[in-house]
Amino acid sequence: MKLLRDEVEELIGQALAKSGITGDNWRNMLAPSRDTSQGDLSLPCFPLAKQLSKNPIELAQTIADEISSHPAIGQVLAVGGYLNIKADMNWLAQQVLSGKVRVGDPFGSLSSTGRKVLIEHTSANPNGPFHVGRARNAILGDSLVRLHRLFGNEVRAEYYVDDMGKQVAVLAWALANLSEQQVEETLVGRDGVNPRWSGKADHETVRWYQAAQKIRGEEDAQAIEEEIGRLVHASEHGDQEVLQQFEAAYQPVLDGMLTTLSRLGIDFDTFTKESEFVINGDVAKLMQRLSEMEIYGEADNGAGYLDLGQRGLKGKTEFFFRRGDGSSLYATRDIAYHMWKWQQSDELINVLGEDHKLQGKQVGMTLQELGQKVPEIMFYSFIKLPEGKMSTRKGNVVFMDDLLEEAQAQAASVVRELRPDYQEQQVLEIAEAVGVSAVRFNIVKVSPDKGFTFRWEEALAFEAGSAPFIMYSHTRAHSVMKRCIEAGADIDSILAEEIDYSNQEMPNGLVELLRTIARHNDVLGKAVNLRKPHLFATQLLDLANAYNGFYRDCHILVEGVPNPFYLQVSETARNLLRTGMQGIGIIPLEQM
RNA sequence: GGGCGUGUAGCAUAGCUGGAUAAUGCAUCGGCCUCCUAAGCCGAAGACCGCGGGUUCAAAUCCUGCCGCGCCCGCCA
Repeated sequence: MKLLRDEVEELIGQALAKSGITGDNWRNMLAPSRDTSQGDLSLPCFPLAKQLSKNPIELAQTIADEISSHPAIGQVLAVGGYLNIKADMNWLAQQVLSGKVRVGDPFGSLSSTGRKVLIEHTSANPNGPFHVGRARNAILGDSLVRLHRLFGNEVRAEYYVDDMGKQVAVLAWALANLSEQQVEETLVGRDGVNPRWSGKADHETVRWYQAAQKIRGEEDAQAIEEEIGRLVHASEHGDQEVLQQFEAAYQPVLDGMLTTLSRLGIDFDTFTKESEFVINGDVAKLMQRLSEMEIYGEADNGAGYLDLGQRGLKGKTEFFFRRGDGSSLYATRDIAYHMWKWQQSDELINVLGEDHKLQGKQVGMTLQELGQKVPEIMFYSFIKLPEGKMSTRKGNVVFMDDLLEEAQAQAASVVRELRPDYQEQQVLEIAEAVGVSAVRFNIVKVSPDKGFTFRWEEALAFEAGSAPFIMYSHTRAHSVMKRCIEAGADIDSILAEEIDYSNQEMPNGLVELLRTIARHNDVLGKAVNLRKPHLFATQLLDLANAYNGFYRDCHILVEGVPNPFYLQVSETARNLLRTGMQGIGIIPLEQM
């Protein structure tokens, strides 16, 4: 709890100095208490006692006695070698209500921290609809974007469009050479396009891609392979005509994919095409520089690599950046892209699947060789299905479009049951918000480096521990405020009212809510700086839970008259809930 | 085979820059709607924190060895 820490750290330092403690090491040991019944901040005195050859239990007591009274401190206790400091709740309430807890803006583009951050995420190959696995990138990435903005950083969200190379070439070839009939014949026996998505280009066009992949795997595909190879080669040498053909093939697919993301509330500030760096010559210049390095090596056919083993890379040490025919590789272009990105922003973050770990290492080390900074990377593990790995090829996938439909339908049936008086239009709007929020939250709440098994029943569970639980607390807060207005209260003047904190009842639910609010921005900072959005998801769950406890213990509106203190607390919590929810893509409803 | 990651109640997870009685949800069992929306609240039960060693006053957390799972080890993207 930084609020309290800032207030009492010097006091503790003075008490420690009196006891003979030198140095600052204790500052790292001063940490939030594990349990709020013990306190808000705790200092384990064991190493300090050792330094002084004293008994830790006695030392803790000595320090506790030394700490002079301070308005922020409610209680200081020495327990079994720990120094426990509890905030004074009236002081804390005063802090919380006097604007010491910053309410950020997850859509803000102006920086209050002065940090400029470029976050590249998703960047999926535009060859087919998002399945739940690919969408983890987009959901984590977009949450990180929003949280950075909420924190006060100036963020640019960027999609790197893979507009060249084999995957797009296969798609372009298929569209140029296969008729609809051929595609259907090739894919006979497989599920067709869900009629719900007919006309959506990512769902339609992916069949051409799938058919081409199948045909390529068959025997007499030599000529086709050569033709695709020619296209790949041409694109990698910046052949404008071929690149235009590629773009015509992938753009509608990409648009379809972006429609899905947009339903999830995900959008981008900029799109940068991979081919740009081939066309403008950056890649050629880069390859020239790399081939002049002392760790440069060359294969018999002229292919170029860096021996990163000489820089400490373990495992496969040769990093190839140029083919025998002189063309660049994906990773080479990625390096050129990063050099460009470093001209755009002070901080770079990439969101990548765990399959890119080696590549990320190679790109990072090469950037270092070039005297460039290394980007931060948020790696995430894959989402699998109970039946195993997700694979478009095997038809073992859950499309995000289907999940969102299903989630909305499920939410709608819950709303209809719980709120029989709602109009159908209203039901559908609530259901859409609940569905999208639940889908996002289920992915955000899990640590990125943890594998994740997608289960329908979990994705569609709307109880405690899920997004609707948080949404529900928010609607409660909103509803209370609305009731106060309906009762004729002048909210603005109540919110501006000076509270006499010395004379307030402090039930448990209120105390816990104040503490949770006091921690809010500490957690946000941690989630942002460690790239762990799930920590903030947990905080929102805590906040919603604490709000429910407060709502239980503190009646805000009693006989038509609002309690000004409680209403101020409620409004602070509501605002933090609202912006916090938006920070991870949960939609704050006023009614549900 | 090598590299990286992961293993926590029946299930799904949090905690991992070392600190006290390991936290939350689902499922199970019990209680709460004449009172601001019960998608809620209160309570019970449930854990050799994968296994073995080590470091430490203190280990789920750090080191090490095994075991299980995932990803990577194209002149693919």
